[in-house]
Amino acid sequence: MNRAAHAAQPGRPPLRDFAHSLPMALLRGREAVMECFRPLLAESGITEQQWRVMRALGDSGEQDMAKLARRCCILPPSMSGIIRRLEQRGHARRRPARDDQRCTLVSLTPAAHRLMDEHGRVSEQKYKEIEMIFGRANLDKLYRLLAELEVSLGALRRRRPSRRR
Amino acid sequence: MNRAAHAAQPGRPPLRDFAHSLPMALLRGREAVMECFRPLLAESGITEQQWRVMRALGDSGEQDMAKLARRCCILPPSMSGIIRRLEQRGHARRRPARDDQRCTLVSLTPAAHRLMDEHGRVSEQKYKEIEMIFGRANLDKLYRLLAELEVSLGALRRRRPSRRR
DNA sequence: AAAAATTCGTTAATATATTATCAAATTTCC
DNA sequence: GGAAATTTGATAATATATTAACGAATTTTT
Repeated sequence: MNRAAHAAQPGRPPLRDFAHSLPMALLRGREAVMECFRPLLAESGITEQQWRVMRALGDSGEQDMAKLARRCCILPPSMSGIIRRLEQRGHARRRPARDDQRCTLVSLTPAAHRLMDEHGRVSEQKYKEIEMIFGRANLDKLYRLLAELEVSLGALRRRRPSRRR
Repeated sequence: MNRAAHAAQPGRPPLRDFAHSLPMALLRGREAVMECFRPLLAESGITEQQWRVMRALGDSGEQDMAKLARRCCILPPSMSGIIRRLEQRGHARRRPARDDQRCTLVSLTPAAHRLMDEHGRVSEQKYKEIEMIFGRANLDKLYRLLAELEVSLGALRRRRPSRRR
């Protein structure tokens, strides 16, 4: 019983295999990658999301909550708590923007930069292993396809009545 | 300030761009896909994980918690709650396996099958739109690369001392 | 300028993720 | 046959996800 467990209607095409669900395929791929990195994150004492936020802040410097949330694929309510905990651990600071008092600007502390230097080193080391076994060419193809997927689906979504960004 | 916000050490290669983080690229790709499906899930009144579990059960029929969790990329403690809530809504059943009293076998109810028929229809419709704009060939390439990535990383992880499965 | 609409970050409530721990059932080893 | 190690699903505690709602600041409209 490896396909549809219940009978498919004759006139209608059945639901695709679970293995060929696009969200599932992307999730499994990401899980495979994260299983490589999670031990390193645990060793550094930071969560996956905390590292994601630190990466975004390290990459582009101080930025407001909304932009940070969009770039990290984290919703504002979640980001609120993540930044609060990063702040408690002395890894982040927040201050109101002076031109728009609604905006909260977030930045990394020196301690956070030091932690990023250390964790970044072992992380890059792991990347080399991944590139070694998966192949540089495959990796480039994957990045390209994922980027194109985003563009395609972005265009798809922008057609129907929906608020963008 | 679009690359490293803080100075990179001279002797050490800097951390890669945030945009070229593999976990991030996979997450963004998946988010782009999910933004297409989330409105449909909300319309059907089911969560992403609940649908994932129903898909796995519909695909292969009754199975135990552990196998279900592995296939869905959901950890056992989360699965516990998800099945409990599916059960409360009359979409799942559980019963102990008679050969191994530790195992809990989970299966779908007729109501769940009906819901899957309905939601599967609109979901497949959305898939057609995605294939239309992203291209069948690109989709196939992406599936293949993701599968190969899983195989590669699986091999990478099986080398070091670590308990598998 | 004042009302209305919008934006930004947060809180609340519920669902899920993650790690540690645990009780019960099973298997392995002696 | 029985103690020890393992497996299975669950619970607890904390972190994050998701949707709704809310207050404050800002922008738009009138």
